[in-house]
Amino acid sequence: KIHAPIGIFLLPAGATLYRMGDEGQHIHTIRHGLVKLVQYSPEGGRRIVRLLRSTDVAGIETVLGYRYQHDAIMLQSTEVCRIPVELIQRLERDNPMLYRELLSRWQRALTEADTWLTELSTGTSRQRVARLLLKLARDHERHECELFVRDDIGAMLGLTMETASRSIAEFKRLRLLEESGPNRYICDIPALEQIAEN
Amino acid sequence: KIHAPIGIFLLPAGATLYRMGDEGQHIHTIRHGLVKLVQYSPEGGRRIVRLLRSTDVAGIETVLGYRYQHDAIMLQSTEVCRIPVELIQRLERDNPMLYRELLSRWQRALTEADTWLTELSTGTSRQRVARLLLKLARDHERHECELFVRDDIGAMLGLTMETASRSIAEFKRLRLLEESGPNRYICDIPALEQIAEN
DNA sequence: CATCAAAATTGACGATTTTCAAACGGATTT
DNA sequence: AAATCCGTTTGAAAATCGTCAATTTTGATG
Repeated sequence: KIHAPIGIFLLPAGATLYRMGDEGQHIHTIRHGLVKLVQYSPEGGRRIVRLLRSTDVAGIETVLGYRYQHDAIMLQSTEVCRIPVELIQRLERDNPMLYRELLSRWQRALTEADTWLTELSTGTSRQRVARLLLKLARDHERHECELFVRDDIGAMLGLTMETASRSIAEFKRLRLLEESGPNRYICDIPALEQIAEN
Repeated sequence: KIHAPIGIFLLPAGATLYRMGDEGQHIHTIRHGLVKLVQYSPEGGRRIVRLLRSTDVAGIETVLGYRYQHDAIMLQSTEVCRIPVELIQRLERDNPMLYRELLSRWQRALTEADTWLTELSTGTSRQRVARLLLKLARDHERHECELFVRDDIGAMLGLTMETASRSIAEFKRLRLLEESGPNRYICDIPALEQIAEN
Protein backbone atom coordinates (compact mmCIF):
# COMPACT_ATOMS: atom_id res chain seq x y z
CA LYS A 1 0.00 0.00 0.00
CA ILE A 2 2.70 2.43 0.93
CA HIS A 3 5.85 1.18 -0.64
CA ALA A 4 7.05 4.25 -2.45
CA PRO A 5 9.46 6.16 -0.24
CA ILE A 6 10.62 3.47 2.14
CA GLY A 7 14.12 2.20 1.55
CA ILE A 8 16.11 -0.67 2.91
CA PHE A 9 19.86 -0.33 3.16
CA LEU A 10 22.71 -2.54 4.13
CA LEU A 11 25.43 -0.53 5.82
CA PRO A 12 28.92 -1.85 6.62
CA ALA A 13 30.50 -1.61 10.03
CA GLY A 14 31.80 1.89 10.60
CA ALA A 15 29.27 3.57 8.33
CA THR A 16 27.37 6.58 9.59
CA LEU A 17 23.59 6.59 9.41
CA TYR A 18 23.24 10.18 10.55
CA ARG A 19 25.06 12.77 12.61
CA MET A 20 24.15 14.65 15.74
CA GLY A 21 22.64 18.01 14.83
CA ASP A 22 21.50 16.96 11.36
CA GLU A 23 17.97 17.84 10.37
CA GLY A 24 16.42 14.50 9.61
CA GLN A 25 13.39 13.58 7.58
CA HIS A 26 13.56 9.88 8.37
CA ILE A 27 13.36 7.45 11.19
CA HIS A 28 15.10 4.11 10.89
CA THR A 29 14.28 0.69 12.16
CA ILE A 30 17.07 -1.80 12.59
CA ARG A 31 16.39 -5.08 10.82
CA HIS A 32 19.56 -6.79 11.92
CA GLY A 33 23.01 -5.77 13.03
CA LEU A 34 24.18 -3.38 15.70
CA VAL A 35 24.27 0.41 15.89
CA LYS A 36 25.81 2.73 18.45
CA LEU A 37 24.32 6.08 19.38
CA VAL A 38 27.10 8.48 20.29
CA GLN A 39 26.59 11.78 22.01
CA TYR A 40 29.07 14.56 22.59
CA SER A 41 28.94 16.90 25.54
CA PRO A 42 29.55 20.63 25.12
CA GLU A 43 32.80 20.10 27.00
CA GLY A 44 34.02 17.71 24.35
CA GLY A 45 33.34 14.42 26.06
CA ARG A 46 32.15 11.48 24.02
CA ARG A 47 29.76 8.90 25.32
CA ILE A 48 27.95 5.97 23.76
CA VAL A 49 24.48 6.23 25.25
CA ARG A 50 22.76 3.25 23.67
CA LEU A 51 23.08 0.27 21.40
CA LEU A 52 20.37 -0.47 18.90
CA ARG A 53 19.55 -3.92 17.67
CA SER A 54 16.88 -5.71 15.69
CA THR A 55 13.48 -3.94 15.92
CA ASP A 56 14.93 -0.88 17.67
CA VAL A 57 14.30 2.53 16.19
CA ALA A 58 16.87 5.22 15.48
CA GLY A 59 16.07 8.88 15.17
CA ILE A 60 12.46 9.00 16.40
CA GLU A 61 13.13 12.53 17.56
CA THR A 62 12.60 13.70 13.97
CA VAL A 63 8.92 12.79 14.24
CA LEU A 64 8.62 15.77 16.56
CA GLY A 65 10.74 17.96 14.33
CA TYR A 66 13.91 17.82 16.40
CA ARG A 67 17.37 17.43 15.00
CA TYR A 68 19.13 14.12 15.48
CA GLN A 69 20.54 13.99 18.95
CA HIS A 70 23.31 11.48 18.34
CA ASP A 71 25.72 10.13 15.83
CA ALA A 72 24.34 6.79 14.67
CA ILE A 73 27.20 4.56 13.60
CA MET A 74 27.25 0.90 12.62
CA LEU A 75 29.17 -1.44 14.87
CA GLN A 76 28.46 -4.37 12.63
CA SER A 77 27.22 -4.74 9.12
CA THR A 78 23.63 -3.63 9.60
CA GLU A 79 20.43 -3.56 7.60
CA VAL A 80 18.20 -0.60 8.28
CA CYS A 81 14.80 0.40 7.01
CA ARG A 82 14.41 4.10 6.33
CA ILE A 83 10.95 5.60 6.82
CA PRO A 84 10.04 9.21 5.99
CA VAL A 85 8.61 11.22 8.83
CA GLU A 86 5.50 12.17 6.87
CA LEU A 87 4.69 8.52 6.64
CA ILE A 88 4.79 8.20 10.41
CA GLN A 89 2.52 11.16 10.75
CA ARG A 90 0.07 9.59 8.36
CA LEU A 91 0.38 6.43 10.38
CA GLU A 92 -0.88 8.29 13.40
CA ARG A 93 -4.20 8.75 11.57
CA ASP A 94 -4.44 5.61 9.54
CA ASN A 95 -3.00 2.85 11.65
CA PRO A 96 -3.22 3.53 15.39
CA MET A 97 -2.09 0.02 16.22
CA LEU A 98 1.17 0.41 14.39
CA TYR A 99 1.55 3.87 15.77
CA ARG A 100 1.15 2.54 19.25
CA GLU A 101 3.84 0.04 18.49
CA LEU A 102 6.08 2.96 17.66
CA LEU A 103 5.39 4.54 21.01
CA SER A 104 6.42 1.40 22.73
CA ARG A 105 9.79 1.63 20.96
CA TRP A 106 10.07 5.09 22.36
CA GLN A 107 9.55 3.79 25.81
CA ARG A 108 11.98 0.99 25.18
CA ALA A 109 14.65 3.51 24.34
CA LEU A 110 13.95 5.30 27.58
CA THR A 111 14.16 2.12 29.58
CA GLU A 112 17.44 1.29 27.94
CA ALA A 113 18.82 4.71 28.74
CA ASP A 114 17.94 4.31 32.39
CA THR A 115 19.42 0.84 32.56
CA TRP A 116 22.56 2.20 31.01
CA LEU A 117 22.78 4.62 33.91
CA THR A 118 22.02 2.24 36.73
CA GLU A 119 23.99 -0.71 35.48
CA LEU A 120 26.69 0.49 33.14
CA SER A 121 27.67 3.72 34.85
CA THR A 122 28.03 2.62 38.45
CA GLY A 123 30.40 0.34 40.28
CA THR A 124 33.99 -0.55 39.63
CA SER A 125 35.41 -0.99 36.17
CA ARG A 126 35.35 -4.75 36.57
CA GLN A 127 31.68 -4.70 37.48
CA ARG A 128 30.78 -2.48 34.57
CA VAL A 129 32.62 -4.59 32.04
CA ALA A 130 31.03 -7.74 33.47
CA ARG A 131 27.57 -6.20 33.19
CA LEU A 132 28.18 -5.15 29.61
CA LEU A 133 29.30 -8.63 28.71
CA LEU A 134 26.24 -10.11 30.39
CA LYS A 135 24.03 -7.70 28.52
CA LEU A 136 25.56 -8.75 25.24
CA ALA A 137 25.81 -12.48 25.82
CA ARG A 138 22.87 -13.35 28.04
CA ASP A 139 20.10 -13.88 25.51
CA HIS A 140 22.52 -14.99 22.84
CA GLU A 141 22.53 -18.76 22.54
CA ARG A 142 25.87 -20.30 23.40
CA HIS A 143 26.52 -17.14 25.42
CA GLU A 144 28.66 -15.76 22.70
CA CYS A 145 29.22 -12.09 22.15
CA GLU A 146 31.07 -10.00 19.65
CA LEU A 147 33.07 -7.26 21.28
CA PHE A 148 33.90 -3.80 20.00
CA VAL A 149 37.09 -1.86 19.93
CA ARG A 150 38.20 -1.10 23.49
CA ASP A 151 37.76 2.56 22.83
CA ASP A 152 34.04 2.06 22.36
CA ILE A 153 33.77 -0.14 25.39
CA GLY A 154 35.35 2.64 27.38
CA ALA A 155 32.90 5.16 25.94
CA MET A 156 30.00 2.91 26.88
CA LEU A 157 31.09 2.46 30.46
CA GLY A 158 32.58 5.83 31.25
CA LEU A 159 36.08 4.38 31.51
CA THR A 160 39.29 4.79 29.59
CA MET A 161 40.20 2.33 26.91
CA GLU A 162 43.07 1.05 29.04
CA THR A 163 40.94 0.34 32.08
CA ALA A 164 38.40 -1.47 29.95
CA SER A 165 41.18 -3.47 28.35
CA ARG A 166 42.61 -4.47 31.70
CA SER A 167 39.29 -5.85 32.90
CA ILE A 168 38.74 -7.80 29.71
CA ALA A 169 42.26 -9.15 29.72
CA GLU A 170 41.81 -10.22 33.32
CA PHE A 171 38.58 -12.05 32.46
CA LYS A 172 40.38 -13.84 29.67
CA ARG A 173 43.15 -14.94 32.01
CA LEU A 174 40.53 -16.20 34.46
CA ARG A 175 38.93 -18.10 31.58
CA LEU A 176 35.63 -16.31 31.99
CA LEU A 177 35.98 -15.41 28.33
CA GLU A 178 36.97 -17.98 25.75
CA GLU A 179 37.87 -16.63 22.36
CA SER A 180 35.69 -18.15 19.66
CA GLY A 181 36.58 -15.95 16.72
CA PRO A 182 37.91 -12.54 15.85
CA ASN A 183 36.81 -10.42 18.79
CA ARG A 184 34.19 -13.03 19.67
CA TYR A 185 34.05 -14.61 23.08
CA ILE A 186 32.01 -17.22 24.89
CA CYS A 187 31.14 -15.94 28.34
CA ASP A 188 30.97 -17.75 31.65
CA ILE A 189 27.67 -16.20 32.66
CA PRO A 190 27.49 -17.34 36.29
CA ALA A 191 31.01 -16.19 37.02
CA LEU A 192 30.38 -12.83 35.40
CA GLU A 193 27.17 -12.44 37.37
CA GLN A 194 29.17 -13.05 40.49
CA ILE A 195 31.55 -10.25 39.59
CA ALA A 196 28.74 -7.94 38.50
CA GLU A 197 27.08 -7.92 41.88
CA ASN A 198 30.03 -8.26 44.16
CA LYS B 1 -15.42 18.64 29.76
CA ILE B 2 -13.46 15.90 31.45
CA HIS B 3 -12.95 16.94 34.99
CA ALA B 4 -14.14 13.88 36.83
CA PRO B 5 -11.18 11.65 37.55
CA ILE B 6 -8.30 14.08 37.44
CA GLY B 7 -6.85 15.04 40.77
CA ILE B 8 -4.38 17.60 41.92
CA PHE B 9 -2.25 16.88 44.94
CA LEU B 10 0.29 18.74 46.97
CA LEU B 11 2.92 16.36 48.27
CA PRO B 12 5.55 17.28 50.87
CA ALA B 13 9.26 16.69 50.40
CA GLY B 14 10.08 13.06 51.01
CA ALA B 15 6.66 11.78 49.97
CA THR B 16 6.43 8.90 47.52
CA LEU B 17 4.32 9.28 44.41
CA TYR B 18 4.74 5.69 43.33
CA ARG B 19 7.17 2.83 43.61
CA MET B 20 9.18 0.87 41.09
CA GLY B 21 7.29 -2.26 40.13
CA ASP B 22 3.86 -0.93 41.04
CA GLU B 23 1.09 -1.39 38.51
CA GLY B 24 -0.03 2.12 37.79
CA GLN B 25 -3.25 3.46 36.35
CA HIS B 26 -2.13 7.07 36.29
CA ILE B 27 0.40 9.36 34.77
CA HIS B 28 1.39 12.51 36.59
CA THR B 29 2.37 15.92 35.39
CA ILE B 30 4.43 18.09 37.68
CA ARG B 31 2.89 21.52 38.24
CA HIS B 32 5.66 22.83 40.41
CA GLY B 33 8.31 21.42 42.71
CA LEU B 34 10.93 18.77 42.16
CA VAL B 35 10.76 14.99 41.91
CA LYS B 36 13.52 12.40 41.74
CA LEU B 37 13.20 9.17 39.80
CA VAL B 38 15.17 6.45 41.54
CA GLN B 39 16.04 3.13 40.01
CA TYR B 40 17.56 0.10 41.65
CA SER B 41 19.76 -2.37 39.86
CA PRO B 42 19.35 -6.10 40.40
CA GLU B 43 22.68 -6.00 42.21
CA GLY B 44 21.30 -3.59 44.78
CA GLY B 45 22.73 -0.36 43.46
CA ARG B 46 20.68 2.80 43.67
CA ARG B 47 20.78 5.53 41.12
CA ILE B 48 18.80 8.69 40.56
CA VAL B 49 18.23 8.69 36.82
CA ARG B 50 16.29 11.91 36.35
CA LEU B 51 14.84 14.95 38.01
CA LEU B 52 11.35 16.09 37.08
CA ARG B 53 10.23 19.68 37.21
CA SER B 54 7.34 21.82 36.10
CA THR B 55 5.59 20.39 32.99
CA ASP B 56 7.52 17.12 33.13
CA VAL B 57 5.62 13.87 33.18
CA ALA B 58 6.07 10.98 35.59
CA GLY B 59 5.04 7.43 34.88
CA ILE B 60 4.18 7.61 31.17
CA GLU B 61 5.17 3.98 30.92
CA THR B 62 1.74 3.05 32.29
CA VAL B 63 0.13 4.32 29.10
CA LEU B 64 1.64 1.26 27.46
CA GLY B 65 0.64 -1.01 30.30
CA TYR B 66 4.07 -1.29 31.89
CA ARG B 67 4.73 -1.16 35.60
CA TYR B 68 6.37 1.91 37.02
CA GLN B 69 10.08 1.72 36.36
CA HIS B 70 11.24 3.96 39.18
CA ASP B 71 10.49 5.20 42.64
CA ALA B 72 9.14 8.71 42.27
CA ILE B 73 9.95 10.71 45.40
CA MET B 74 9.50 14.38 46.15
CA LEU B 75 12.64 16.38 46.72
CA GLN B 76 10.67 19.51 47.47
CA SER B 77 7.08 20.18 48.28
CA THR B 78 5.50 19.42 44.92
CA GLU B 79 2.14 19.79 43.25
CA VAL B 80 1.25 17.02 40.85
CA CYS B 81 -1.68 16.44 38.58
CA ARG B 82 -2.85 12.85 38.40
CA ILE B 83 -4.38 11.67 35.15
CA PRO B 84 -5.92 8.22 34.62
CA VAL B 85 -4.47 6.19 31.80
CA GLU B 86 -7.83 5.66 30.14
CA LEU B 87 -8.10 9.38 29.77
CA ILE B 88 -4.84 9.47 27.88
CA GLN B 89 -6.01 6.74 25.62
CA ARG B 90 -9.18 8.66 24.90
CA LEU B 91 -7.00 11.66 24.24
CA GLU B 92 -5.28 9.76 21.48
CA ARG B 93 -8.61 9.76 19.62
CA ASP B 94 -10.15 13.01 20.68
CA ASN B 95 -7.35 15.49 20.92
CA PRO B 96 -4.37 14.63 18.73
CA MET B 97 -2.72 17.96 19.44
CA LEU B 98 -2.60 17.37 23.13
CA TYR B 99 -1.57 13.81 22.53
CA ARG B 100 1.30 14.98 20.42
CA GLU B 101 2.31 17.23 23.24
CA LEU B 102 2.50 14.15 25.42
CA LEU B 103 4.81 12.47 22.97
CA SER B 104 7.12 15.40 23.11
CA ARG B 105 7.36 14.92 26.87
CA TRP B 106 8.36 11.37 26.18
CA GLN B 107 11.14 12.57 23.99
CA ARG B 108 12.16 15.13 26.54
CA ALA B 109 12.59 12.41 29.12
CA LEU B 110 14.78 10.52 26.72
CA THR B 111 16.90 13.55 26.00
CA GLU B 112 17.30 14.14 29.71
CA ALA B 113 18.37 10.58 30.26
CA ASP B 114 21.04 10.87 27.60
CA THR B 115 22.28 14.15 28.97
CA TRP B 116 22.49 12.57 32.38
CA LEU B 117 24.83 10.01 30.88
CA THR B 118 27.04 12.30 28.89
CA GLU B 119 27.30 15.11 31.40
CA LEU B 120 26.62 13.79 34.87
CA SER B 121 28.26 10.40 34.63
CA THR B 122 31.60 11.26 33.10
CA GLY B 123 34.61 13.21 34.25
CA THR B 124 36.03 13.79 37.68
CA SER B 125 33.86 14.28 40.74
CA ARG B 126 34.52 18.00 40.70
CA GLN B 127 33.38 18.25 37.10
CA ARG B 128 30.23 16.27 37.74
CA VAL B 129 29.24 18.31 40.76
CA ALA B 130 29.91 21.53 38.86
CA ARG B 131 27.72 20.35 35.98
CA LEU B 132 24.91 19.41 38.31
CA LEU B 133 25.04 22.81 39.96
CA LEU B 134 24.99 24.49 36.56
CA LYS B 135 22.04 22.41 35.53
CA LEU B 136 20.15 23.46 38.63
CA ALA B 137 21.13 27.11 38.74
CA ARG B 138 21.56 28.16 35.14
CA ASP B 139 18.03 29.11 34.16
CA HIS B 140 17.13 30.11 37.70
CA GLU B 141 17.25 33.86 38.07
CA ARG B 142 19.87 35.03 40.54
CA HIS B 143 21.61 31.69 39.84
CA GLU B 144 20.30 30.25 43.02
CA CYS B 145 19.79 26.56 43.58
CA GLU B 146 18.43 24.42 46.34
CA LEU B 147 20.61 21.43 47.02
CA PHE B 148 19.66 17.97 48.21
CA VAL B 149 21.09 15.72 50.83
CA ARG B 150 24.61 14.68 49.83
CA ASP B 151 23.48 11.11 49.57
CA ASP B 152 21.16 12.01 46.71
CA ILE B 153 23.81 14.07 45.00
CA GLY B 154 26.05 11.05 45.12
CA ALA B 155 23.29 8.88 43.66
CA MET B 156 22.80 11.35 40.83
CA LEU B 157 26.45 11.52 39.89
CA GLY B 158 27.57 7.98 40.54
CA LEU B 159 29.78 9.05 43.44
CA THR B 160 29.80 8.40 47.14
CA MET B 161 28.24 10.89 49.48
CA GLU B 162 31.67 11.80 50.86
CA THR B 163 33.18 12.59 47.50
CA ALA B 164 30.20 14.75 46.59
CA SER B 165 30.48 16.51 49.91
CA ARG B 166 34.16 17.21 49.41
CA SER B 167 33.57 18.86 46.05
CA ILE B 168 30.76 21.00 47.39
CA ALA B 169 32.74 21.99 50.47
CA GLU B 170 35.64 22.92 48.22
CA PHE B 171 33.40 25.10 46.05
CA LYS B 172 32.13 26.82 49.14
CA ARG B 173 35.67 27.53 50.31
CA LEU B 174 36.50 28.94 46.88
CA ARG B 175 33.38 31.13 47.16
CA LEU B 176 31.84 29.65 44.03
CA LEU B 177 28.84 28.89 46.20
CA GLU B 178 27.43 31.48 48.57
CA GLU B 179 24.89 30.21 51.08
CA SER B 180 21.64 32.09 50.72
CA GLY B 181 19.40 29.96 52.91
CA PRO B 182 19.03 26.46 54.32
CA ASN B 183 20.74 24.34 51.68
CA ARG B 184 20.36 27.12 49.13
CA TYR B 185 23.31 28.55 47.30
CA ILE B 186 24.02 31.25 44.77
CA CYS B 187 26.38 29.91 42.14
CA ASP B 188 29.25 31.55 40.35
CA ILE B 189 28.24 30.30 36.91
CA PRO B 190 31.34 31.28 34.89
CA ALA B 191 33.69 29.74 37.44
CA LEU B 192 31.65 26.54 37.56
CA GLU B 193 31.61 26.39 33.78
CA GLN B 194 35.36 26.66 33.86
CA ILE B 195 35.59 23.69 36.19
CA ALA B 196 32.98 21.71 34.25
CA GLU B 197 34.97 21.70 31.05
CA ASN B 198 38.48 21.66 32.34
C1' DC C 1 55.53 -15.01 4.06
C1' DA C 2 57.02 -10.39 5.17
C1' DT C 3 55.51 -5.96 6.22
C1' DC C 4 52.78 -2.49 8.02
C1' DA C 5 49.23 -0.09 10.60
C1' DA C 6 45.87 -0.35 13.92
C1' DA C 7 44.37 -2.20 18.06
C1' DA C 8 45.24 -4.42 22.43
C1' DT C 9 47.89 -5.15 26.30
C1' DT C 10 51.00 -4.13 29.96
C1' DG C 11 53.87 -1.44 33.26
C1' DA C 12 54.86 2.33 36.22
C1' DC C 13 53.45 6.25 38.43
C1' DG C 14 50.50 9.79 39.98
C1' DA C 15 45.91 11.40 40.79
C1' DT C 16 41.43 10.45 42.20
C1' DT C 17 38.12 8.06 44.67
C1' DT C 18 36.40 4.92 48.12
C1' DT C 19 36.27 3.30 52.66
C1' DC C 20 35.92 3.62 57.41
C1' DA C 21 36.06 6.35 61.27
C1' DA C 22 35.70 10.38 63.83
C1' DA C 23 34.48 15.11 64.62
C1' DC C 24 31.28 18.70 63.87
C1' DG C 25 26.96 21.55 63.61
C1' DG C 26 22.26 22.59 63.88
C1' DA C 27 17.76 21.37 65.35
C1' DT C 28 14.87 18.97 68.44
C1' DT C 29 13.86 16.49 72.59
C1' DT C 30 14.41 15.44 77.45
C1' DA D 1 21.23 23.21 79.64
C1' DA D 2 22.25 18.53 78.40
C1' DA D 3 21.46 14.87 75.42
C1' DT D 4 20.30 13.10 71.05
C1' DC D 5 19.66 12.73 66.24
C1' DC D 6 20.74 13.51 61.53
C1' DG D 7 23.26 15.16 58.02
C1' DT D 8 27.72 17.23 56.79
C1' DT D 9 32.48 17.64 56.86
C1' DT D 10 37.10 16.04 57.48
C1' DG D 11 41.08 12.83 57.96
C1' DA D 12 44.01 8.97 56.73
C1' DA D 13 44.90 4.70 54.48
C1' DA D 14 43.83 1.65 50.85
C1' DA D 15 41.91 0.69 46.50
C1' DT D 16 40.92 2.08 42.04
C1' DC D 17 41.53 4.53 37.97
C1' DG D 18 43.79 7.63 34.53
C1' DT D 19 47.92 8.92 32.10
C1' DC D 20 51.73 8.20 29.34
C1' DA D 21 54.83 5.30 27.20
C1' DA D 22 56.46 1.01 25.58
C1' DT D 23 55.48 -3.47 23.82
C1' DT D 24 52.84 -7.13 21.83
C1' DT D 25 49.26 -8.85 19.07
C1' DT D 26 46.21 -8.87 15.32
C1' DG D 27 44.57 -8.32 10.76
C1' DA D 28 45.16 -6.67 6.24
C1' DT D 29 47.97 -6.25 2.29
C1' DG D 30 51.57 -6.61 -0.94
